[in-house]
Amino acid sequence: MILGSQVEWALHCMTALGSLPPGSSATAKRLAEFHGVPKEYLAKALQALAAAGLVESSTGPKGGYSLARAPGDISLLDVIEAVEGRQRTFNCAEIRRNNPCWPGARRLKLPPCQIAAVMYEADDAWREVLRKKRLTQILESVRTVAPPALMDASRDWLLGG
Amino acid sequence: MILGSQVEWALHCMTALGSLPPGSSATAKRLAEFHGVPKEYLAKALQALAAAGLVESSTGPKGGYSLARAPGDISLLDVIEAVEGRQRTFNCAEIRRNNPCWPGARRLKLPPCQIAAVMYEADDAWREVLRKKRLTQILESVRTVAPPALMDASRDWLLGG
DNA sequence: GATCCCATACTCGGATAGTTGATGTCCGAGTGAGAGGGG
DNA sequence: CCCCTCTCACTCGGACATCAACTATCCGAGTATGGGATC
Repeated sequence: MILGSQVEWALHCMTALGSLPPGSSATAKRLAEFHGVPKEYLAKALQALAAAGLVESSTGPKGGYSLARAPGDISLLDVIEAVEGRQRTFNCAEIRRNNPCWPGARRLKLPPCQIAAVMYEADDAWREVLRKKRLTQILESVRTVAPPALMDASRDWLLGG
Repeated sequence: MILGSQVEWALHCMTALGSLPPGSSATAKRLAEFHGVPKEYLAKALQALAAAGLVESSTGPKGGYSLARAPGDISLLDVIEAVEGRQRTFNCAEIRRNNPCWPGARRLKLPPCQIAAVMYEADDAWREVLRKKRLTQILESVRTVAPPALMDASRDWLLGG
């Protein structure tokens, strides 16, 4: 069970977009070259982010992607779910109903599966951490570890330098 | 990112094995039919559990699988890691090093990636829940929701009835 | 009746195909920008 | 000098190959059992 590369790319792109001046945008091509990933495939992740209402896209020259909401209103879980989907990390197939000692269990209403319950609990813990982390926090912590000169240079490069 | 069916099967098999009388064992064939899953494929999960030292296998007639440790010494994380591997759910590819504004970043030593740090934090929360849950707790909660008659019948069926 | 031996059937274990989803690439529709001509 | 129009290049969006991992299946090596023959 490993998250796809698209999740990592999407998170880095959201961070990059959050570092841009308000009102400006960066193209998929720029974002792809900036991160060293295939442009057309990254576009798929950006489309997913746009479909989820996290970024806005504008076409034509000087077009590109920009954040659709304030960084404080975007959680990491929003980004991940936009790319990977909203289903749980554990899918209970209810195999306990196949118990041969229990004919008719397929149709009965049963108490919740205790194994699935624990897996859901772990899944919720994972989601809770990501739900509480907002893009603002990422932007702040990045600013504390990255040299300001690099931040400025990257911002200008993304805008079309 | 979804856990494979093998994880579910392994967890149910561990629960079944934990319900057996000490010293007894159940064969892969029985476990597969009991859960309604393909026998040969379930065997792969059982082999992984054996390789991780969670179950012991004995060959020949009257052979089969049995728990290698006390249920109190087995956490759900042990079972999941035995089947799915021990790598994290998030793999940081360090794409920040591809930043064109930062030549030579590939070889420099950098402060930790803040995005990866959050993902690791969420991963740790997920693992922590599963690490604290022991097989004993599953067995107890199953006993509280399943009819005792069904438990006895299932145990006898698994042993070879 | 007890002991030793052997054939047997059952077990696990690793090696082998098939299928779904993730990954990577391509081309077309749409659009805003900017140049050029006219008023 | 200002405004309108048209062309164009650039953008996103969806459709098309490629690859790996999960899923599913098969057959062979090894072994404890149980019966039978022997002492």
